[in-house]
Amino acid sequence: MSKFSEELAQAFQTVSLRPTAQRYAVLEFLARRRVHATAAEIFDALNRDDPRASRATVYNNLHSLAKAGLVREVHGEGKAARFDASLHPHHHFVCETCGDIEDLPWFDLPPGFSRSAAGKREVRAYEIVFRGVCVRCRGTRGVR
Amino acid sequence: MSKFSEELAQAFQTVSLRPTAQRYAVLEFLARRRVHATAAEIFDALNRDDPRASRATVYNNLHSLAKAGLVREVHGEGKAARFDASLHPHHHFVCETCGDIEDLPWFDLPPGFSRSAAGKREVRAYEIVFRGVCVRCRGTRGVR
DNA sequence: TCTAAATTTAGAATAAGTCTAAAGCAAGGA
DNA sequence: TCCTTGCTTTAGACTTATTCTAAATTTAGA
Ligand SMILES: [Mn+2]
Ligand SMILES: [Mn+2]
Ligand SMILES: [Zn+2]
Ligand SMILES: [Zn+2]
Repeated sequence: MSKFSEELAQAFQTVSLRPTAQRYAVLEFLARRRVHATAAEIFDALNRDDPRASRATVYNNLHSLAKAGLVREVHGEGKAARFDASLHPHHHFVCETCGDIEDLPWFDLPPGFSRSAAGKREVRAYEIVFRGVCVRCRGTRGVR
Repeated sequence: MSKFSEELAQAFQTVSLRPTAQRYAVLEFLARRRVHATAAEIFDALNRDDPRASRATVYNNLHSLAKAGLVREVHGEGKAARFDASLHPHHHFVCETCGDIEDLPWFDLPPGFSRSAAGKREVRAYEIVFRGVCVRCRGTRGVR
């Protein structure tokens, strides 16, 4: 068993989610390819060769994984939600030109910022979303 | 003409959008009630008494206003997009319990943070999204 | 091995948002 | 004022994304 699959199995263990074949496939897809895929993209990828998970199951697992904190739901430009393996914290960059979502390294808000900003609310997490033009789109001079 | 409606008219002026009755109604609704409403909620509110704007027009104007920067599209818990008048910059807090979105006062990232985080990307805007439990839901002890 | 709870599934159903084509308006030039 | 042209609005059909349903299967644990 590879180190990678051990890591996934371990992840299921610690959040006490049954490691079914379908659930494993969904998480594996997102963890291997560090993309921000839509449910439809995941469904297609998993079933390209032979049927591995139904559409409902892909959604079910994205939600159970998200609730467990192993997957994160991100909203970019389009209306379909996007998902990424959330094994390590990070911020996001959304390209307003091509719609791509990219990971940015995590950094903490200066201590005190989040507490004072949120008042009496209980902050469990935060994320900074940057918007602009990605490197690829900046290169495409003049094209809009 | 009230100071408020002058302000809206002014806003249309500066972004050179025609101040049609329907477009005005959409922006007025969001600017008066500082909510984060879905397109459906806005449509219902505008047409409660008599027909004021069609569904397509509500969407059309939300998009034209968003492109002009007068309105912002926010994604909370549900799948429907939410909109707010964006006349002043602010951050957001999303309650994971009731789904409500609340405004937080704006504060800048420490200078250098955003530039170094984003690498060669061109950052046009950023927003911090906090998640947790709102004051109202914290009060509801024990209830989940 | 047995049982109860969790999971999967195909397909129907719903919800959110977009598109179309025709009609209505508004700004600016002649 | 009268055009012309480009926005804008509209109803309703349509597409896309996501959820629901109810029956079959699988899983963990006793
Ligand atoms: Mn990510
Ligand atoms: Mn807001
Ligand atoms: Zn791009
Ligand atoms: Zn709440």
